[in-house]
Amino acid sequence: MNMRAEGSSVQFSIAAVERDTGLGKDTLRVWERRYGFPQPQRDSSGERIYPLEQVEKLRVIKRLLDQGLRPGRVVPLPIEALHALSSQQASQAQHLQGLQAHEDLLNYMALIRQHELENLRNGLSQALVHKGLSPFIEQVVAPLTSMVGEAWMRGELQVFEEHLYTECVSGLLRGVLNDLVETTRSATPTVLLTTFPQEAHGLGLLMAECMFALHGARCVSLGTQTPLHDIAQAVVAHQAQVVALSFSASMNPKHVLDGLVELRQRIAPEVQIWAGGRNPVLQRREQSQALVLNSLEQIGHALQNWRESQPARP
Amino acid sequence: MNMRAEGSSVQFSIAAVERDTGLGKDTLRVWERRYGFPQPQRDSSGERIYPLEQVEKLRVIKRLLDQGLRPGRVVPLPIEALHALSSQQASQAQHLQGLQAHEDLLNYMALIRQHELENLRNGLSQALVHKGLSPFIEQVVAPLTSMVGEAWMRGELQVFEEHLYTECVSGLLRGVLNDLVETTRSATPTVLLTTFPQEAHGLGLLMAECMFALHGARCVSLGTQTPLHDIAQAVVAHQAQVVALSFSASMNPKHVLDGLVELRQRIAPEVQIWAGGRNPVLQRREQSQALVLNSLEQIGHALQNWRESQPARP
DNA sequence: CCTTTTGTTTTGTCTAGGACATATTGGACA
DNA sequence: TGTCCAATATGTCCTAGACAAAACAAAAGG
Repeated sequence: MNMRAEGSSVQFSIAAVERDTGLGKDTLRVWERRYGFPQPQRDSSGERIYPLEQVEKLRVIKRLLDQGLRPGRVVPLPIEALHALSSQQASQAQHLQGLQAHEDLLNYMALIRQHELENLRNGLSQALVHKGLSPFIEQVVAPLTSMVGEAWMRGELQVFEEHLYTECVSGLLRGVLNDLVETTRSATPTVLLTTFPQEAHGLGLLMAECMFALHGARCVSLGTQTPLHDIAQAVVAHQAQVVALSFSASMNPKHVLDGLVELRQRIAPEVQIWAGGRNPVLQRREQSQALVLNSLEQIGHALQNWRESQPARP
Repeated sequence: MNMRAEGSSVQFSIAAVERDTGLGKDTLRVWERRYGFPQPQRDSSGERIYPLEQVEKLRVIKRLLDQGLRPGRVVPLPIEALHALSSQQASQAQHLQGLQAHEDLLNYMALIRQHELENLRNGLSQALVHKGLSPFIEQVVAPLTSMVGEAWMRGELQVFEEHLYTECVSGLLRGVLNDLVETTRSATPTVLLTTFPQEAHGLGLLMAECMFALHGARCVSLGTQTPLHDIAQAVVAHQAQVVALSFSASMNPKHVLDGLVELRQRIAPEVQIWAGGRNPVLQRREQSQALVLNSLEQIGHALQNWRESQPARP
């Protein structure tokens, strides 16, 4: 209730910690019981007070969990061990995808790191007109977004730097989409694009919308975080034949699966659900509610398949 | 854990209800204890199962609460009484602001209601080039956004229709901003724009960014939902002199106030916090952490005041 | 009559410790 | 090597009580 951020050493209520770390209140309490961390002080009425250092340690832990480590192996560790783990994970990740990172991508990364907003925007804008939309997205935006995500995971990039990048690219893509959409008024299929309520990342959606528009689909985007109930209503209202959803790695796997099942039940069976994004859960075999598109290139093929499977219209 | 949406009658777990209604799990449980509603069934392991009708009633209740009604007077009521209350509130709201609603605004509303995405976009786009950016925002986008919000409150507009409108206008404004920003590279002050983590509405922010840019400020937007920790870091990184925040009516008042206090503590005292948006909490007198801007026009004045108050640079 | 102060009720959030369904892990076995 | 099963790990849900802050109502004062 109270802010508990007064006095010399900054302190946080459990609600503030939930907001700042993304870890649920229940989780924070049960970790305290099981692993002995965090170990907040208490205020006069017995409520938890987290000192700043513990909150920061929780942030590091959250990052490691998002990389696939397990709480039991991570939460009880001292802060130095966590940092060691971070750099260990970092080298692994670099090994995986560092090779094909072209020079210009690294250039953009440097601009992001140095907060050179204007230069970043100009550079990307030039790349866009130079390469054309489709190659720009596939060769620049998509890999760059992955790099930004990975760098954030490694703790090399702050959240606000990621936000800055997102905002910059969103502006560019939105600008192009405005012109693109004109041409697809009566195209088929009608594709409804959005994300689930827990998913705030909209960049993947925007890239997908560009690809859909380029391949001659009629795009109706609802932006991010649409309640399932309203996705279902929008499908009916716009007579959409396809619902395209984007899932970033940060989204809770259970929420993804539960949401897909629920959505599948709420919309007509002939309406297809296409899912994309870096969320690991999409790779599971049990996942049969949605057609999983693992890359932006697949959007074109999926559209082609869809068109071929449709009976000819009179 | 389980979806609980199987079988003929659609049913929801408490987590799904939280997601669909925005009401916290704790709140749902305590309402059940105090008011006798909702009254979910239980599954084999004792967990709550909410039938669809109760979820829909909860949605109606949530809308009424957002209009300022109190839970004790609303939650125990039968569904018919709630609908009566809704229309009652509707007539009051119309009386308040329905007068100056120009004909073209009502036209746009009709297009939204009929899901005429393309016509809406074209109409707005024409209004933009016809009027110019500043009048377009002040006379069209701002009042239209208010109308959409009010219509949603009254239950006349679905969430997805609001999303569609938001997405449409966002695209337009983003396109204009791309060109605008070029001219303000070394302008002052540097304004950092974003919203708190619980605030998903970005349209107000976008309008504000346009106004800031028009009045010759250097805008750095982080988009929506930036953690406080990262807002503070971004202020330092970009040497921002002003942080501009947007708060819609849907955001929890406590979160707004707590967040403002916390942010104030985390950034240098000479950095100003400017807050705008329709959230009622901004009108309170105790609110001294931030400078409250009640309309978009005030942005110009605020910038002028800021510039006059700055000592001349060498 | 309007404003401030004080007392009362309402309301959301927090706490405790227990329970359980679902993932994940590691070993046994084919 | 791959598949199946048991053991463990983990997040979410449960109950019921408590309390601080907000909202309201009533009384006092100008």
